[in-house]
Amino acid sequence: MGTKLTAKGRATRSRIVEGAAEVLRERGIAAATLDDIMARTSTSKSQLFHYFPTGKDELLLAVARFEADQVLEDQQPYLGRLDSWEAWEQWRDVVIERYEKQGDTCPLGSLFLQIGRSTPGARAIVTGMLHRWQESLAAGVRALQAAGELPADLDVETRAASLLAAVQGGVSILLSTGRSAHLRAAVDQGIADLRRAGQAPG
Amino acid sequence: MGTKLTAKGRATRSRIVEGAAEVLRERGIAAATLDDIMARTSTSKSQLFHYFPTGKDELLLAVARFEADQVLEDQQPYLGRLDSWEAWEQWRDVVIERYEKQGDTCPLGSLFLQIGRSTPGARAIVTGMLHRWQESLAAGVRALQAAGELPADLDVETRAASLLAAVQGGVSILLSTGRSAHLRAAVDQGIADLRRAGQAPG
DNA sequence: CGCACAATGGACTGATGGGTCCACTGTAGT
DNA sequence: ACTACAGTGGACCCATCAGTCCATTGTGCG
Repeated sequence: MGTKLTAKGRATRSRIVEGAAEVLRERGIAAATLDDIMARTSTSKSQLFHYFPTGKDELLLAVARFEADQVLEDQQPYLGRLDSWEAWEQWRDVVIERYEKQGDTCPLGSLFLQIGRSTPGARAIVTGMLHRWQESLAAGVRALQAAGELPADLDVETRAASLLAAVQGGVSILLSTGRSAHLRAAVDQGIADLRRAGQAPG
Repeated sequence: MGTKLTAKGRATRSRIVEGAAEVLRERGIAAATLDDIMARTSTSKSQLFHYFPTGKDELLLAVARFEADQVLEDQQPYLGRLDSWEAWEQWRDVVIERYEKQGDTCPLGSLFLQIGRSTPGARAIVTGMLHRWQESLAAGVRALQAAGELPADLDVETRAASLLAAVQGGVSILLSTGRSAHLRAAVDQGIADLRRAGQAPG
């Protein structure tokens, strides 16, 4: 990591990561080979090992980082500003659209299944992303509390956690079945129940 | 499939499937090899290809079927009789216990990620299991309606779908992080919101 | 201009692992 | 008991693919 990279080097490195991400999405983690990545990114094997000396796992880890950042970025600006019911609905739309477009490829899921529990870094990436995601949702709930839309004694963390789980579950089922009905149902129901919590205290 | 199997043959075949399931859970799908399975089940390569002529994918498919059945079986008898709030709570306990015990290994998820969209049969297995699961949940909600615990105009399918997504999401996060907090939060919240729907109509 | 080192090309290797083949043994049915 | 075929053992083959090595080209810098 401490290796010096020139401007050209940095460009090549990110070209590799982004190209690898594409290949992984298309071919799937199991089928994707270094040669596929070389072909896609117009690089040679020595370049791959120049930028990722440890080999494939290191590259996959870099791709995982890239994809994890992408997940949250794609939900902006709404995820960062959930301070009205309108914002929540718009966030909902973005999430559903994003995952419907993604279809049945799960870059992150398959990635960390491959390197998964074997390496410590992989789990940290996913955990960190989920944590930031949930924090944003929790901030949104708190914003609604501040706006008087939700009671102050609401269990914010549990709500945020179950909303996050709703999205994850919907995506998970989308990946399995190819249909987004569950994602829609889960997110809609989650927001609806949150809304109802503002009307009937409990 | 139409091949004749003697009692001995059937025994060997299921020994292979169950042993393979163990190996896949331990090693993970990516690392598990036919040799691992041979070692675990005390079989030879010719046996593997005798019972699964097409090769590895056919074996993995059989394991997927086995695991899918297991998932639903493990939730019985509660999942089949969700006609009171007590039954729902007991089902909740069983689900959480089951997945906490399973930990961060996801036999089904990884299995169909490997063969996934490539083969048509794989998706059918998961889809079928999810469908039966959701049907049981929907039946439970209807039972509560019949018992007067829930209003008759409740959208049963959406509730069932989002409950299923809640479980899936919780499990998915459990797999990623190793912590079951989200599973608990999502299922508890889901049941709590269902309960509240019985008090404040909407 | 020239040195040091980054960047690149691509042939080669070595091991892994799925799949094949044939020979041998057990067993069910007549 | 014999015969046909299921069941079993294990050596062998071969494609694939991650990883190595060295030679060559490009680039920043004093």
